[in-house]
Amino acid sequence: MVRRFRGEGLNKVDSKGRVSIPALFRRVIEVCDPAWTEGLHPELVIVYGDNRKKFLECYTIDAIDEVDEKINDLPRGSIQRKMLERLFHGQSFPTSVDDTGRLVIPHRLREKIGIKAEAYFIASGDTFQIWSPETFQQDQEKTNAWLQSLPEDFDPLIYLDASDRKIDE
Amino acid sequence: MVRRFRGEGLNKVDSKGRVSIPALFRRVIEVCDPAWTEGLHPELVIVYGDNRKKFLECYTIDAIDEVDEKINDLPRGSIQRKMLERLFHGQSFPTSVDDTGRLVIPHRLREKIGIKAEAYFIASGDTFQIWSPETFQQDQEKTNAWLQSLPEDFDPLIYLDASDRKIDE
DNA sequence: TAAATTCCCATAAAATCCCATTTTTTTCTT
DNA sequence: AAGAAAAAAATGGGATTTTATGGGAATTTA
Repeated sequence: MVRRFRGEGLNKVDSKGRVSIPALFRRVIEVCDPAWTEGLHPELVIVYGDNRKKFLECYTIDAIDEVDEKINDLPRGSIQRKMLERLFHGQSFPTSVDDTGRLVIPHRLREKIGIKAEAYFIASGDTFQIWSPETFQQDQEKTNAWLQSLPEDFDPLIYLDASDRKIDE
Repeated sequence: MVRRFRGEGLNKVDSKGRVSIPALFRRVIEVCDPAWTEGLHPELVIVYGDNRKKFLECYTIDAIDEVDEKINDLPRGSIQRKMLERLFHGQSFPTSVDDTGRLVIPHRLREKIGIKAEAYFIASGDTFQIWSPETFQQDQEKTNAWLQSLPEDFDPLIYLDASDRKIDE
């Protein structure tokens, strides 16, 4: 019974890099931190190392623990393991939600994804993403263009059924 | 419930070889030293003997104890045991974090991995590595090139699911 | 005794904490 | 259903603490 993120939001980033996390997201972050209890600051992990991605990916403790476990199952010394360790253990930033519901995004990470005065949040299953609003807008236009290219009556839900054809699980 | 390292950092190395350990790493070093308590200097072990590696690998006391135990389980006189003893008992350097959060990297070790004015730290599970920034950069470019060679939307996490198909466990 | 190492203190920058105000959302009342 | 009251969320600013870093004195080592 994994709580998942849902929704989106646009909040201001102040000069110290502080930004409010959408309240709905906070509830999920809290529930998915095994150590959290009323009054504590729920923790989360920001992963930023994949240079192809123009956003920060935020993992709950439960979600990142699951990733860590799987990395541990990979053979020591394999290139895959090395790469994933770099990405998830090295190029990541553990942090927590303060008592006003905010997060501090370090200067370096703001630079990386081009965040200035505002940050755009969007849910993505068991993680959520933080974008510069402008960058997201551009990305969204690509998605729109793609949707336009489909037949008038095409239903994207059709893709869901494709998952039935997976051989395992 | 072993605390693990997460994150990365770039700090200055002064003429005495002193360098600050990223604060987040210090918390882990402290917790993983059974003898440590507020006010003491937490200990750790730097392993440097593997000449194929261009970085120093830093173990917490808990982590090195675990390695030692495993070495102890190997048959006395075996070549494997001899090799591991050389590496982890001989070619390693026990040290501690001073009260300003710094570590002294001996001249010889700085030479070995090419550290001059700055040292780059990166987490790697239950150890962390210290690199010369330039050397790491070169290594990282290989990883980046590899990532770039993948399809636009390829998710490295796909490798994690590969572990589901392992025959054992 | 010269060089290296350790200890001690100082400071600027960055991160964190604390509190106050504004804005938005929800609830209550008529 | 409208408006008032209450609660929750978002935001702003100052004070405090932590970090990173530099330098000198004392101590040890070769």
